[in-house]
Amino acid sequence: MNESNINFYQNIYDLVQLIPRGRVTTYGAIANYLGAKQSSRVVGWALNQCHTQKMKIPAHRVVNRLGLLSGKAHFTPPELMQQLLEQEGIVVENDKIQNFDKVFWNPILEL
DNA sequence: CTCTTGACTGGTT
DNA sequence: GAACCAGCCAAGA
Repeated sequence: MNESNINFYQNIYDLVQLIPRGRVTTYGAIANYLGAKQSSRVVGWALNQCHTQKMKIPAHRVVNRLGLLSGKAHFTPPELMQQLLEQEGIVVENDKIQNFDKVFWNPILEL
């Protein structure tokens, strides 16, 4: 763990919190924005550890590239992720986000 | 140190 | 569209 690693993790948490309400992004987009597009799995790992963070992380706004709620199983209860998304106006059907291209938020383009 | 696992992605079949 | 494979990297046993 060097400084860049810590910064990388911190950037992930900060960026996730910047996701606008009613929008979502992908692990790859986050990794790409942080200059590590090949490390999308690490983004997933960071979110897996996000519950250990003191800050609130809207991890439900992060899905995989297909718009699938791949991380729903890590929520308590698992249904929470979809509920939060629908609560923000995002249509989810069969664990998959509908109109994904419409709600997708690209940090590289938006920031 | 080695090996496995995983909230991933891109390409191929 | 689904299924499979290969590359990727950090953490834990």
